[in-house]
Formats: sequence, structure tokens, C-alpha cells
Amino acid sequence: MATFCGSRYNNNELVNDKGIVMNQPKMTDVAKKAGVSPTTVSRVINRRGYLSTKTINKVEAAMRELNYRPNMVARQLQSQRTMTIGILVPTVANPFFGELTYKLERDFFNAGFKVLIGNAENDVEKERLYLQQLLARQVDGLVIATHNHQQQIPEYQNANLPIVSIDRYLRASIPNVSSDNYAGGRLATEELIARGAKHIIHTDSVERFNKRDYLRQQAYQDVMNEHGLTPVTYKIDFGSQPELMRQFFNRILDEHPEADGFFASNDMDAIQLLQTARQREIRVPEDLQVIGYDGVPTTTRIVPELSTIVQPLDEMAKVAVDILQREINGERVTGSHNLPVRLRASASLKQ
Amino acid sequence: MATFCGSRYNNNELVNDKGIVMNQPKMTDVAKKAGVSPTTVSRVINRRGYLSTKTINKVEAAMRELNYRPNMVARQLQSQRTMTIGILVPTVANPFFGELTYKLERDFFNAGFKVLIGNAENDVEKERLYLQQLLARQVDGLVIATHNHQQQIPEYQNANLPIVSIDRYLRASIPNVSSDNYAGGRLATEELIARGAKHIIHTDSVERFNKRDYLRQQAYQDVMNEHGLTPVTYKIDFGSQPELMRQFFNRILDEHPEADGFFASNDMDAIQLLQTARQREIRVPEDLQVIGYDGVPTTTRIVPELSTIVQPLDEMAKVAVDILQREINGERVTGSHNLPVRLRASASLKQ
DNA sequence: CTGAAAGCGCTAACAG
DNA sequence: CTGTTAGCGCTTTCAG
Repeated sequence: MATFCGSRYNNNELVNDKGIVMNQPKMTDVAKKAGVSPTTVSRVINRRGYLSTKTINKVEAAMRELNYRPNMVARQLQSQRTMTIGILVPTVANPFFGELTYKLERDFFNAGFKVLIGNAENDVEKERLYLQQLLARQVDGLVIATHNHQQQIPEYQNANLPIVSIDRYLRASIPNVSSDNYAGGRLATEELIARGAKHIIHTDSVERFNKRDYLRQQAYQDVMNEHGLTPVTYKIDFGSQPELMRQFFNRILDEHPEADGFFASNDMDAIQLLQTARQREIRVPEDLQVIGYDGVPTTTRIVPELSTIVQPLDEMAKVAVDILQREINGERVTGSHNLPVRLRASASLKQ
Repeated sequence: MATFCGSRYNNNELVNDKGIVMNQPKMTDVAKKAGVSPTTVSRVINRRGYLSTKTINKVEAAMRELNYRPNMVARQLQSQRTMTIGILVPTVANPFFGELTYKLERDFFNAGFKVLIGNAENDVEKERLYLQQLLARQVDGLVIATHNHQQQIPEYQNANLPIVSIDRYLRASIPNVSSDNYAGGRLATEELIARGAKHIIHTDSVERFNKRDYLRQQAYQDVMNEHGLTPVTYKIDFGSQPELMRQFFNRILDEHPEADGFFASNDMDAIQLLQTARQREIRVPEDLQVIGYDGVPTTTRIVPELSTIVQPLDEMAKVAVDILQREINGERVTGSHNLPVRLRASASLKQ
């Protein structure tokens, strides 16, 4: 009996130890070897219909002997389902999206789906290319967590495919999963005030096409106003080049020596500020209290002293997966699904 | 003319504004609308053979009108290629693998491939499940960057598919891409010694099935011995729970008050040590110099003061993608491809 | 320059 | 309990 150990692939052919070329076995090969029809083999594989134990054994032996693996592509063409989901993120190299992707993939895997990943890199054209590919019946559904301007991507308007977006509006009929950005902004600001901060600076990355950061900023301003304090927001409108970041935060601290509180719209910015503060020998939290945003486990492990608003990534993934499955099953789902955030208070805040 | 804006999907059907049910258009629909044969439509799509401009225009108009997208699955069945690569990592939530996955996906995308991702989570059974799926002609090739024991995964032995592994031995006929772990271990230790450290501790995560860390450790021990110094290696044989880590590093520093140098086999451990040192008011680098390993950009941005051995992830991804493409094209590739590492010296080392 | 027919590997429908 | 037939949507002969 030929063994496939040490076999080599060569395009679509198998070369066994004796150098005999043989194609990848298909169902008819198994059927022939087991002395049954292809249909029977299919039935054994899918455990459908009534089958005699003898047939099952014969077929399974033949499959094992041939090292047979059903061709998923053929099955997909027949069933009109790929059991595959496409996920579009800016980049999995970013810990936030790495964590999100991990959790999405995990939950989809448990639900029987595979995951195609696309790093759109804040590049509208790349996002369009991915979409065009994925819309070609390659996937049963789509999770969109990128941050490009959807207006420039017409594919979203006539995408005939279940989609769920994360923290982003695409179009009215596409459901969205977010965490409660307004509540997060309020929580951060209120905590700083409750701990005695009066001169609180807020930084925000520019995401023109996303209400997300706007809501965090809006909440910050509302709370400041409610307390008779003056809101000061700085927009980060450059990338995240360390040198520019350093200059930026130094400028803020130069312009606001009175600052005793700081709320950054994401943890990376908050961490950058902590570094700047340390260099300037500003004591945290005594002189300056700091809250970031996101609370990704990896980041928290590296910088445990940073207080932050934690987004419920676990729940967000679960809800997104659930919504997409319902859409795939023909259910109509729309609207925004807002999940609660929580504060992780640590050493960058006073007791 | 029917427009698909606002259309809903419902299994495989399109429902247009007027509520009329219509299937996803296929090639025959386009052919009918354009008054040509399916073959001609195929030719237009693939720009194959001689075509009159008139025909091309007719067909393209029909495709646009119907919002036609070729069914990739059918095309894959026919061409026997999926143009898809499977990537298996422990988890993209880990910045190292997030970065690696990002770069692999980017390079594969540029080469015309899509990427299926699997987070095997150090779970042998999960890795096997992924493999079984991916081997079913779902992908044209596989990148394996997990760390499970390959002995427990027989699928690798008779996998009839192009594979490249990253930093891991799978079997003699499967090419491997690594960075030079031995050189990295040497470099780290030598730099510490050159800067005056005499009592250098080394920590290493337990990866029994991988020579990787063993090589780093081996190099450390060799260099120490060459310099007449006593090597001290601690194995981290628990997960990475912060509380255990804290205790662990405290214990090391308790047991070795004389320590003036520290080489951790990965940056997360090194960062944990930096935290412990700060809590114990041990000055870095004056009292204790520290070098980590990996040098992922994200980590470096968050903890710029950490010196580290930088793995050339960019190059590793490029080489892996190149090797896999060559394998896919029928070329036989084997052996270990070792890429050079470099030191990133920062504040955790003396000038 | 264009079309008809066969087939990629599988499964569903229908027959026995 | 098992087999025959047709077809998923595309591309590739081979004819014209």
C-alpha cells in the first residue's frame, strides 16, 4: 500500500515514494476503491440518510487509504455558501484591532466559519479592492472595522451581502456595533473632576468620517461645561510618528502649565503623554491625572499604571458575530448596538 | 432600469425596490442581456482571445447594469487554485504575531493572494482542526507560525500542500524562515558585558518544541562561559498572568541582589522586569541593564526606553511569501532561512 | 472573432 | 439502504 509520507506536491499531482504520479484523490476515486457510488461516499462524509455499517466502514477505509480530503471549493459551489467571513480592519498590527480580530475570529471559528482578513491600512483604494474581491461570493458575510470614508466606497451601497460594521456608520441598513462612546467620554471626564482636576485637556485623533471620536469629545465638552470648566481639545491630525507626538505633547504642556487632568481618546496617546510627563518631571497622578481610552489587555499589561476607559471588546465581538449570523440566516437586522464601557482606575488617577 | 440601491439580500436572492425577486446575476444572465454567449462574457472578463470593441462594450454595459460579479468559487473550482493562503499563528492579539500577520497579509495581497487567518492559541487540537480545513483544497499554501508540538499533528506529515514555517521546525521537507536566534542571544549578552555587566540573568519562556529559545539561551550561556561569567537562566513555565509574573521577577531579584544585567527572551518579559525594577527602586541602567527580544514597532513605541534585539519581521515576511510562491509554482524549496537580527540600544543600556 | 459542449468535484432529487 | 442524473457558475477545448 502506497504511503504518502515524504510525498511531494507538484501542481496538482501527488508523487508517491515510487515516483508514480497520481492526482489528488476525489470522490470518484474513493467510490471506485470502496466499490460504491460517489453519492454513497458523499452520504458517508455528511452522515446523511440511511447507511449500512458495512458501507460506512468500506468507504472510510478507502478514504483513509487514499488520504482523501473533500474539496471544499466544489462543496461551496454546490451549497452556495463558503462558511467564510471577511474582516476588514486598518491593520492587525495595531493592538486594538489585533485583539478585536482575534476575538472575532475565535467566535466565528466556534460558529463554524473561517475568516479572511484584510488590512485596509486607512487606504480607501485598498479597502475598495478588498471589497470587490470579497463581494464576489467569496464570503458569506463581512465585518467592517476600518475607518475610511464610506462615501468614497460605492461598493457599500450596492453590496448584496450581510454586513456588520464595528464602531462605524456605513449606511442605514447596515447594523453597527459600538461601545458607548458618549458614556465613555462622560465617565472619563467626570472621574477626573471627581478626583479634583480642574484644568483638563482632551486630545482626539482626527477621524473625520466617524462619529466615534466626536462623541467622546462631545461628552467631554458637555461635562466640562456642566461643571463650569473650560474644555480644551487638541486634535491629532498627523499620523503617529513618535517624534511629532513628543513635540505635540510638549507643546500642550507648554501652553497649559496649569493642566492637572488629561483625557486622551486612545491609550497610545495617553501613554505618549505619560512619557512626556515623566521627562518633564511632572508627577502623575499628584500633579497631573491621566485617563486613556480602549483598555486593550496587551496595552494594559505593558502600562498597568494607565487608567483607561475599557471598551468591551469581548462583548462587541460576540454581538457582531451574532448579528452577522442572523443576517446570514435571512433575518433583517439594522440599527446601532451600543455596549457599555467601564473605567479601569489605576495609578494615573488619584485614589 | 432597476437599481439595486437599497436592495436586500435574502439567502441568494436580490429583492429590488419594486419587491421583485431576482437571483444574483450569473454569466448566462449577462450573456443573455448582451446578446452573446457565456464564453464571450468569460473572454471579456479575462481579456482572452480576440474580441471586437463592440462586443466588449456590450458585455461591459450588461455587467454594469446587472451589477454582475463573477463567482470566485466557480472560478476556483475550474482553475484549481484559490489564490488564498492560510496563516496559522498563536493569536493576532499578541503584538509580535499581529505585526507578522499584518506584514504577511500585505505582501500576499500585493502578490494577488487573499489570506485566511487561524488563531491556534497554543491549542494542538485547534491547530489540527484548522489544518484539516485548510488542507481541503481551500488554500494554495500555508504559513505556519504556531508553537505547538508538531509531533502531535500528523497532518503536517502528509500535507500535500506548499508550506512554509516561521521560526519553527515542522519536518525536513518544509522550508523554515527564522531570524538568527543564536546570533541574537550572543549579541544581547555581549552588549551587556561590553557595557560592564558581570552578573547577567537570563529568562526564557518554555517552548519545548522549538529550538528557537533554546538557541538564544545557548548563545547566552556560551558567551557567559567565554567570558568566565556564570550563566543563570530562569524558565518561565507558567502563562503570562501579571500577578505570577510580578512574583517571579521579584523572586529573581531577591535571589540575585548582585544582578547588574538582564536578558529576557522576549520584550514582554523584559518590560515586566522594568516594572518590577522600578517598584523596587532599582535604577535602570545604572544598577541594572536590560535587553529584551523581538523589537516589534508597537512595543517599542510604548516602551521606547527598552533596549532589544530586533527581529527583521519585514524581511521574514518577504522571504516567507517569496518561498511560498515559489513552492506554489512547483519549485522545490527546503532548508532553514536565517535572517540577521540587530540591536536597538536605548535607555535601558549604559552608553 | 464567436459559440457549443464538456467538465472542475461535489450534492440534491429522484428512482429503485 | 444505494445508484443515476442533473447541475452549482465558470473556463476551456474544439469548431466554425
